Order: sequence, then structure tokens, then C-alpha cells
Amino acid sequence: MKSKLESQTIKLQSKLSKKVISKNCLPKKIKIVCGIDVSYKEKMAFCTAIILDINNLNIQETIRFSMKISYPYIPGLFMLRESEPILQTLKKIKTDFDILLIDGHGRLHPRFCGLACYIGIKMNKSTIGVAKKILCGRTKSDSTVEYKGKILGFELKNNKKKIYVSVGHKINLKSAVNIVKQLILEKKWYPEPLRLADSDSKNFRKQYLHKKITH
DNA sequence: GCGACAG
DNA sequence: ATCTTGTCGC
Repeated sequence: MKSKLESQTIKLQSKLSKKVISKNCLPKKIKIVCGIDVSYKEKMAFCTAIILDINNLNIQETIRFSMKISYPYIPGLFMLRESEPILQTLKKIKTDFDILLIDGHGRLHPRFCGLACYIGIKMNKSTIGVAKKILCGRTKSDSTVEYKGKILGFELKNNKKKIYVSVGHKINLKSAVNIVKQLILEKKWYPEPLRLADSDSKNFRKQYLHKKITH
């Protein structure tokens, strides 16, 4: 049984999919990138945004934000669960960044509007969707991912591990893939801003839970 | 109808 | 995502 909110969100996704811009709206030289990720403990969400310089990977700013969360994870409706902590965290960032990496799909989504598209439109920022698992579509021999006759994603393989890149907003697929490739370090398989954000959000959660015991 | 299914 | 031991590799 689908709730009212779920039906509304599905409609919203279809509507917003038409507003997604799959063309580059970026400065010639990208300098500052942001990666954001969320960890969970029961009904608490712990979100970290890492802002770094793409040229030297020096961290410019780290932002943490936690909140109580109420919505479960539903495939295709991930935004219902994860968009609020992400948007709240982004509000606290002081450093201006050129591009935002999101842990989840962009246009490679059943309604062409995954979390990365939603955040991009909401923030009016360039975003890239990076997911560890495919949600829809099929990978072709040239590593592009096709869904309903459209090339919407790209599969990157690093030592058996796969990731799926797709347009979030205000960028084209080719540029999105190039930026993600540039951010995957030697011996790593996940782009550095997201790897750092994932790691820090888990530390954030650990510290929060420890405080709960000691106080 | 059945299976698959971002985090 | 989270839970969770030992284990493989640098």
C-alpha cells in the first residue's frame, strides 16, 4: 500500500525530471568540489559534507549535521529519506563550491529524477550522482548504461568494484564521468570527496553515540 | 503475475 | 544503510 506522500513524491519526480539540465553550467576550470554522505543509527541521521580543492585535494571545510529521521528507505524514493539531512547540511557550508557529488543516482532512475537531480534543482547547483549499485537500466559493452532507450549513466570499474555515474543537474554525462574519474585516487575505487564524507559521517555517529553513554 | 530494487 | 569475525594484502 502506497502512502499519500509516496504518490506525491512519485508525481514530483516526474515533474522535476523535465527541469533537469543535462548541459554544462560550470566554470571552465573546476576548482572546489563538495561530497556529502549520510550514516544512520536507528532513527538518527549523521551527515557530513567535505569541501575540497580538486587540484591538491586539500580540505577547505568540513560540515556536520545530525537530525532525527522518520522515513524508511524505499527504492526509487530515496530522496524521501536522505534529502532533508543533505539540504540542512548544505545550508551550513560557507565555502562556495563548483560541483556537488551525491551518494545515489541522478537521471539513471525509473522516473529520470534520483536524489542527485532533486538536490541539484533544489540548490540550483551542478550535481553528479554516484551510486554503488544499479537501480534500473542495463550496462552496454562500451560501459554506458541505457534505460528506456536512453543513455543515462556510465559504469566505472576499479578492481572488481563498480560505480554508476549519472547526471544530477547542470552538467553533461561526459563531464560528470571525467570529474569522477579525476577524483578517484590510485588504489581507490570511490571518488575522494564521497569517500571522506562517508568516513567522517561514521566517525560523527561514533562520537555522538559515545557522548550519549558518557553523559 | 514475477522479480528486482540507490542508501 | 546496518550488523559483524576473521582474514587477505600492502
